[in-house]
Amino acid sequence: MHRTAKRHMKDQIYDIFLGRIQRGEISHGDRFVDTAVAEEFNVSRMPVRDALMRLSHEGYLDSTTRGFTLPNLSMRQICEIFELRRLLEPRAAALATNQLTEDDIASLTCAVEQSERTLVTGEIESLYAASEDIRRTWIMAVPNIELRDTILRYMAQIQAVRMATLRDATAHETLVDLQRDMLRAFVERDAAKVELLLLRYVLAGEDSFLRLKACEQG
Amino acid sequence: MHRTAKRHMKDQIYDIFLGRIQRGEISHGDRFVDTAVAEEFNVSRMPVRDALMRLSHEGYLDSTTRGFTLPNLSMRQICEIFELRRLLEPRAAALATNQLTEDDIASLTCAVEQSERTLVTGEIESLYAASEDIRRTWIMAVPNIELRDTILRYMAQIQAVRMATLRDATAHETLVDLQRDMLRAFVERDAAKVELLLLRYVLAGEDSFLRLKACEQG
DNA sequence: CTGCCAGCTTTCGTATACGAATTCAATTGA
DNA sequence: TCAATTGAATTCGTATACGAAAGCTGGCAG
Repeated sequence: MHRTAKRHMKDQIYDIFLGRIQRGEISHGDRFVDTAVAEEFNVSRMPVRDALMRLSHEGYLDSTTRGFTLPNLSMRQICEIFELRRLLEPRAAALATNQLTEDDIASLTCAVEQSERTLVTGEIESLYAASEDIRRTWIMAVPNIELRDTILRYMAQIQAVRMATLRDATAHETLVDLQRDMLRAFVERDAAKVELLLLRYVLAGEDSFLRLKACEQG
Repeated sequence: MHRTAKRHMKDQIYDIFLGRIQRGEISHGDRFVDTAVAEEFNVSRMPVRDALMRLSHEGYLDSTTRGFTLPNLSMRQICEIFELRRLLEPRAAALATNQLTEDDIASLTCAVEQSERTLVTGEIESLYAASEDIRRTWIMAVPNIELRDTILRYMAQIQAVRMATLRDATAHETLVDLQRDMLRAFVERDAAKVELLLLRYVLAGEDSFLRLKACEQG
């Protein structure tokens, strides 16, 4: 019997939607209504309601008077989350450095190669997928679970932002360079170098975001 | 159905229980069952269930097969939260430094004086209250809301730990000294000094906790 | 006397129903 | 023609009910 079949419906639905959100499979404008989702899963409103309300309390969804949607982050919130990232991610990645398995290193290597290829092809979708792979790999290796969960909590929310910043052609090469350096630091188990590179990575993302925002308005 | 206020029952119940938890009015061993609480509030199980489940998902309560109780944090979790505190609180307090109003400074001064008096009287309850006042004052002045909420999220969970560490007589004087220095740094709007002192404050708490733990086991 | 099994109680998860609030739309009046 | 108002539809919050799972208890066998 499947593991998922044994667990409660509300938890299954929660996991399914969280996965969809984290993988960016949900676009702005999508609206979830408990009754509709319930019909899709052949259950009543209640487990769906539990799952969606939980997701909205955790910030993954926005509970409006007419269904649940992706939250629209304000400029202010995005900047605040960048500050959180600067504080947490360098240290978290440093902690993860010594926990990475050989499989993890292989995944990272593969992802970085995929990332490098986008310098030629220009496929932003591929760059995004590779970046997500890299990030997911080291985050899952962070031994401090509280820290890891804290990071995961806000990452889903700024998914759209990160997707957008990857379209910043100015930073494309810098980004891939940083990823390559990070891989090398991970391989060498050089936690201090990883910490520094992660900080520069977050700062680069913030730069791209601010530049993008300036373009939009200017 | 009663309509004691405009807001929804589940949110009212959530707020009431969160307040009780944060003020430390709930002791280990207390058990909450939705039907019992529902009777107390003259509502059905559902709003109570929503509130208690939300609190448990946020880590304030532990959902067992026999009601909701205060969570028993493992040694590992406590240490992980101390690491989070080291990463976030120094910077958060530094950011708050320039946001403190005159009223805030007055509150801090009053609280530090109360703290100092406990050096003579030895009233740990009073020391705890004063420390909470100090902490609440500067946390509420943190301008980065995401950062503030992240800190608040784990603080309620380690309430019991902090209460316990304040009973560490060895560190009593050190603690009050640090609070006095922090107050001075706040008054002088010296964010760098605040940052350093907060780090030392968290480290002192961690030391006390580890010493306490060693005593218990040794 | 002790350990195990059955059924009994408690508690939870889910289903269904209904009223309230909010939004949408259509009709009416200026 | 356009705006306002009213009715309909949608969606949420809460109430109630029922079945299932997890402890607890008491009796029975060894």
